[in-house]
Formats: sequence, structure tokens, C-alpha cells
Amino acid sequence: MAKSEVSAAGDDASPSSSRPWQSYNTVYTNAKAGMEGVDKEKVQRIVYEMSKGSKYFENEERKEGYMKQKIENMRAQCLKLTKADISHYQKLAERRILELEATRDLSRIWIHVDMDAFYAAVETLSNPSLQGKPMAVGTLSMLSTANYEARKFGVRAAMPGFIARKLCPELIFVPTDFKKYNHYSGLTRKIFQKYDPNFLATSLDEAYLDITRICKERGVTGAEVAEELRESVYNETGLTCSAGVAPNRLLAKVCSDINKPNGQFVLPNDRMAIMAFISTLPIRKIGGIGKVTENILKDVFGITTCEEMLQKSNLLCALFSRSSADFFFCVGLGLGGTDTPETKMRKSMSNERTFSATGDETLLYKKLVELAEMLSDEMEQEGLCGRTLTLKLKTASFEVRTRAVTLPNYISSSEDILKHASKLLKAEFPVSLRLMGLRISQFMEENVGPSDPTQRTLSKFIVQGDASGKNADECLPLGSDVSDNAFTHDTHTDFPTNSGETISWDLRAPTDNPQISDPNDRCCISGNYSEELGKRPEPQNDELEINVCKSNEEGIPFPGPLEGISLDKPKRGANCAYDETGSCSDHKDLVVWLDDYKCSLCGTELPPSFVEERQEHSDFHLAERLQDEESKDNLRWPTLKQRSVQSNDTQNRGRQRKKKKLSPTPTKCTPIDSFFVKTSQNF
DNA sequence: GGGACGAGAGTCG
DNA sequence: TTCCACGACTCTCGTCCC
Repeated sequence: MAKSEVSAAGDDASPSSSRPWQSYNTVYTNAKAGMEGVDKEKVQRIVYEMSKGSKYFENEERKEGYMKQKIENMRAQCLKLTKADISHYQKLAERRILELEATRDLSRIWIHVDMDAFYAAVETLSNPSLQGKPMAVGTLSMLSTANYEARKFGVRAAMPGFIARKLCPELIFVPTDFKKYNHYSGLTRKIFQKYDPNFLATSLDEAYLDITRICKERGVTGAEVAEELRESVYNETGLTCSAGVAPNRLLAKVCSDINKPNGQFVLPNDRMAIMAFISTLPIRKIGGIGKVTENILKDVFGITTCEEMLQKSNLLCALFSRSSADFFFCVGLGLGGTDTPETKMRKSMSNERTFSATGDETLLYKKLVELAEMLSDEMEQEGLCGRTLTLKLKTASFEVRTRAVTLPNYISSSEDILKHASKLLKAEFPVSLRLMGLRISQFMEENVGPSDPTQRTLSKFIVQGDASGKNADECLPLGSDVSDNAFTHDTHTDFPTNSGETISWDLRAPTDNPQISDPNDRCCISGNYSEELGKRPEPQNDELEINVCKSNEEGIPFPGPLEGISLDKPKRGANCAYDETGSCSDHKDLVVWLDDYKCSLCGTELPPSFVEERQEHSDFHLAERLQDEESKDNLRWPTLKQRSVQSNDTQNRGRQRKKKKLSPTPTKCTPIDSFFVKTSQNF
């Protein structure tokens, strides 16, 4: 890495600097709609002065230091790369970029609609006297949003109110009223539905619509649809919104921000236009690239625009996990999600409360009781039972800790939650806390909502055939890193997924909300792409390298031999499953209930009255059996990686799913769920 | 060696 | 006067156990 490319984020961070605030890396100076004319230095100085010396500030400095260390580590790794390394990574990167380019789909027209300063606008509607005055929704602790008058002063969402007031002494504070916001959100959604019945609402004030069909049917352009839609929203609600029209959701999201407020921007379905658009687009505009990732890319690689992702592809290849590198390449190519993802299902439920820091154990237990009751109430409202309970703590010094326990049984009552949460909390004493939270996850699948189309059914379980969560890797070619299951459908960047054939370099859609691998650890050359480079033999030919797997109509890859077989959940009482030849294996006696109570296979106890649960349990073992049979018969398409190790029986066996000792329900398969849920993310 | 789990971090609205 | 939220999701790594 040339020195000139390293901008050294903290080089001017000397405490002795005459402008110490310049080194205070706050998000509040980041570009946001309506803040173009803001005096960034003034904002930075005020935020710094309001913050310095506080516990929060100290914690931010700690985090900053950690980030700088990561950056230094990555720079060191860059310097270690030899010419040969770089050349090899260059080849890998070029090949991967070509593969990704081949997935480009310019046939769809997506629109991202974003309400302008939604909460603030709703409040102004109900109180017109706020019109034209700087106003923010939230409290002195934290703002939810600010209107455009307030943004001129540097006031913005997620800013503490006391700082906002310093920036704008006339600022009017309005408390949040979600009932109102939900009402208006409902009105907008009725309009969205007319244009795309399957539109994707990502929050109260944002949605993605696939307007391909409506454009074709009515013979109109995306721009015309956007105009009409925005007008409808205004007529129906009195609120303005902005829109972005583009061939995929990633770009549509970026576009909707360009002419905010009350404007729109259209990016044509043309590769040249996209590449021109991307060429100067700052990386921070991309959903999924936050402060940390931006700093790493800028300070280690000198990357500030999306186009530079491609120019530095070899280094990205060398230093990041495959999923992260793919994400960056997709950004550089302007690729995003074009399919309509399935509705996502809830994976966790949590609540947390901030309070004045205290070490009083009685008080903290009292807070815990409140949290447990709140959580239990919400779970009962949604009919959920979960078995992983996580206690979140924020200490007086803003250090965040989480402590989790996975239980053998599902719980939902406040008593159960409190019982286990108390144990977790007790282990932390003595401690002074300013926040406590409880999260429950690993829901009993039936409770998540059978009507939810995204619910992972047994059929999918069978199709995937692996509860390990590494299922997608089964189709990966040589060198695929099984630990690298990050390449999933991300919420914000939404990489393309193919509906028919999928290049199986990584079958999963790249993440929309890519969590960039920890550079501190991931920068080692032995990882991921590096692994391909260093350990695996060069592919014999391209056919091996681009192993094409089939995928179902949802774009979910499945192994060939099961193609065409009905994969619906087996009928209750008909414990029958197909083998690869389509014949039916009788599994009806798979589970025997010892003493009419205990599962003969795993010891799980279910009384006779639990008919549904017993059936599900039986299904679970059935699936497990099928999986075993499938593995034995090599039903699954051998992946390149597998091909390369097929002779190694030990390794092959290692890929078979281990039997669970504890299987409270037949659906303990979170990692797979994770995959399906991820592929159904909205963006 | 691999899977399950715990912990921490990053991101978004 | 008031002094940095909340909820949800994802990814990665380390550790333990089989």
C-alpha cells in the first residue's frame, strides 16, 4: 500500500491540536438531506465541546482507538503482501467481478419512496403553527428526527436533544406520537399497494416498490409513475415524499436521497449510466457502509467512491472475507437486489431502558422485573416462546455487555424470563449500570406464524438438508470458506439473486447489510479468498470454477436430485419421504414414545396431549433421518469443494449434521432460518 | 474438526 | 435544569463439547 493512499484518519488527531474537535469523529457532520449548507466545523466544534470530558466521550474515544488499531493492523497486512500475492488476488478479483457482472439484471424497475422528515412532517400537519420553525421530534436525550428548518443548524435524527438545542436555541421539541405516525404510514401504504401489491415496507416512512409490471401495462416510464405516486401521497396525506427510480433496490435507495425533499431522481436501466453514476458516488451513500467501514476503506485503501472498490479489488480480495469483498464489488458495479424478497419473520424480540446510572442491586432488580414483564407481555401478544435469553447491560462508562443463556425449554412467562435473567444479572454484580435490556430469540417455529410465507417449513428443511446453517456452502466451489456465511441477502445493499441459475461461487445473495468482517482478524492472508489462493489447487477448468446449481422459484438453491419432487411438509401421520429415486421410505415407526411420554430417539419429554408438538417432533426426526440418508447416498450435488475431498471419507462425514441432544421442537435450526430470513430481507 | 453457543461489533431507521 | 435511545438484524470470532 502506497503511503500516499493512506490518509491516516487520526494523523491530525493530536490533543494538542488547536482544533481538537476536528478529530472527534462524529456522525453528525455526515452528509444528510437538507444539511448541505451546514457549517460542518461549527457543528463538530459544538458537539465536541458538549461532549468532551463525559463518560460518553471517553467511550467514544475508546472505540475510536480500537478502530484505529484495526486500521493499523490492516495496513500492516497490506504491506506484507508480495507482488505475487497482489497479482494473484488481482486475478481472483477480476474473475469474481466478471461473475458478478454476469448476474446483472436490468429488466426491473424499482422505486424507493422515502417520506420527507416523516415524524416532523406529521407533527406539523397536526400543528400548523410549527410550519417554518425549526422543530425536532424527540427529547433532550435523543431526537428521532428534525425538520428541514432545524437541519440548517446541523440538527438531525439520532442527535442528543441537548446538543441540538445548543446548535439551535430556538429549536422546538415535540414528543413522539407513534399512533399518529402509524396512521399516516398506513395511508401511504394503501397507495403503495396500488402500484405494487408486494411492496416492501422497511420502516414507517420508507418502502420499495417493483413497478416493472405497472410500467409495462400502462406504457409509462418509471419517472412518470414516481411523479404520480408522489402526487397521490401528497393528495391523500398532505405529506411530501421523495423517490428514487433505478434497476435495483440498492440504487433506488441511493437515488431517493438525491433530490430530497419532495423530489425524485431516475437512474436509467442502462449499464453505462449506472457505471457513470457509481463512479463518483461516495461509499457512505451506500446502505450498509457506516462510519467504521467508511473509515477503514478510506484510511487503509484510500477508497472514497464506489468506483474505487473495483480499482482496489485486489486488496479488498486479499484483506476481507469473501462475502465482504463481494459486497464491495457489487457496490462498485452498482448491483443490487432485483427480486421481491419474501416477507421476513421475526427472529428476536427485545426491550431495553436507559436510566440514571446506578449500582443499587435492588433498584436494578426492579428494573429487570419491569423489563421481564414487558417482554413477556409482548411475547404473549404475538404468541411467541423463545429459548435464548440475552441480557444487555450498558455500564455507567457506556461499555456494552451482553450475557446470554440458551435454555432447554421454551419460555414466555415473566416468571421464567425473570428467573433466568436474574441469574445473568447476579453474575455481573457489583456493577453500575445506565441501561438494561432483555432479548429473547430462538423462537419456537410454530409460534412465529404459520401463515408467514417466509416461515421455514420442513420442506425447506429437507430441501436444504442441513441444519448446520452451512447449507449454502454445500454448493460452494473449491476453497469456499464454510465459516463465511456472511454472503446473504442484505437489508440495504441487496445484491442480485438469480431466479434460475446461480453461480455457485456463493449461492447466497450478497448481504444488503453487510457486516464487514473484523479487519483486525480478517485481514490475515489465510482467510477466504486467501484460502483459495493459498491452499486449494487451481481449478482444472472453468466449468469447475463456476459450478451452477439449480434454485427453486424463490431463488433458493437446492440440490439437483430432489428437483421435481414434492417438497411440501409431509402430511401428518404419513411419515413418508422420498429418496433420490423418488421412492418412498417408510418412517412411520421412527419415533416411539416411551411410557407414552419420552421420545425414544432423543429423550425429549412430551405428554400425549401435546399432539401437534409430538407430530412436529416426529417430523424433526424424519427430516433428520432423511438428511442422514441423503448424506449417505450423496444425494446432494457434490460441490466443488466436496468434489475435491470426496475421497476423504472422514471429511465427508464431517459435513453430516450432528444429531441434537436436545431438540425441544423439531425445528431447532436457527442457522438455516437465518439464511432464509436473510434471503428475504427487504432491500 | 465441526457444530452450538456466547459475546461483541456494526448498521439502520 | 435537563447531558448521547431503542429495536432489530447480521456477521465474525472464540470457546466448549462431542
